[in-house]
Amino acid sequence: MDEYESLKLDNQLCFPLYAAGKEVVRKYHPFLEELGLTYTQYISLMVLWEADGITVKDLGARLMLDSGTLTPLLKSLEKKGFVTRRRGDADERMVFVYLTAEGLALRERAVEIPSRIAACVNLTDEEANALYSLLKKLISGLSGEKE
Amino acid sequence: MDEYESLKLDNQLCFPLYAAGKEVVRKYHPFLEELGLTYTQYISLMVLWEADGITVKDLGARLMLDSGTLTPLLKSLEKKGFVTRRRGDADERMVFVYLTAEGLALRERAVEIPSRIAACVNLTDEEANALYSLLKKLISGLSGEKE
DNA sequence: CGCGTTTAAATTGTGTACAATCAAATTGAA
DNA sequence: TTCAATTTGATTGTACACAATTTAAACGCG
Repeated sequence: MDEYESLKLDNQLCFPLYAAGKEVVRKYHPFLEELGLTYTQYISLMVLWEADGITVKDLGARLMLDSGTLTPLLKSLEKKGFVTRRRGDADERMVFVYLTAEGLALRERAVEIPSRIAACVNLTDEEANALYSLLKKLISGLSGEKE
Repeated sequence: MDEYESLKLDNQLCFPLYAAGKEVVRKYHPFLEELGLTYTQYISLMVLWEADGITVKDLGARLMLDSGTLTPLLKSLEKKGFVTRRRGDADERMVFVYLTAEGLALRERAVEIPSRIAACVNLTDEEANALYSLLKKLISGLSGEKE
């Protein structure tokens, strides 16, 4: 009888969660390298392809990232020529992010990526759906609670 | 009909995986701060509590981390007085990691953490088990394939 | 034995993440 | 109206992650 049973790595739910998150991001690396993007830059563009002209705050809300991460990331995307940033006129606290023509064009090349990633995932459709639902529920609970 | 349907953030399995991994690690922060540990340091100690005197290579295999991450992390744990590192005598390429008395003692204080984290997870036991199994399967598939 | 290959850590460089803090703009209640 | 509180993004500092390279040691085959 082990009083530290709960501290064994194999008994943790959080470790596979942490590890799976990392491994998935790593899987994207070779595909995204062809586009000159990192994973975080890629998901930022995914949001912009759906909602061009969004503010940094709203982008951060969708990606669950703060300005400490997004500010340098968006400057990097700007330097690569994929986005531009502009302070709001009405409210100068806000910064709006816009796709450039190159940023929009990148979508054509990115459209192949989801299926190439899907080919690496050895789950059935039912399993993938179940995983998706469980993750969504977990995230909503984690971010909702006070402590 | 949207030809870019597959590129929408909400249609991705990988994004909630990435986000959940991050959020879970963040949940640990206030608890681990009391022990003066980061999450990665904590899981490293978890392995050492089970397998004291392990090599950096084996530690990396269990945590899915490489020496680029572990070397500075172990130096930090060494500076805090929780571990020592020693080159192998027989094979000087290897570095063995040992718990100090303080490192071992920290286990007593860490034993509370899993239940405190579990209290933040709004999943039933069945859901948590299902999630665990799906993540394990996903990880084994991701790390096993060539591309 | 000798030397090319492999292995284990360490190092280097880039890019997140995020807590904490800061600065400027805006808001809102007295 | 005015100023304290809030909001937004930027900045600072710390700590991962990991690809790529380097170094040194050990291995293995002729």
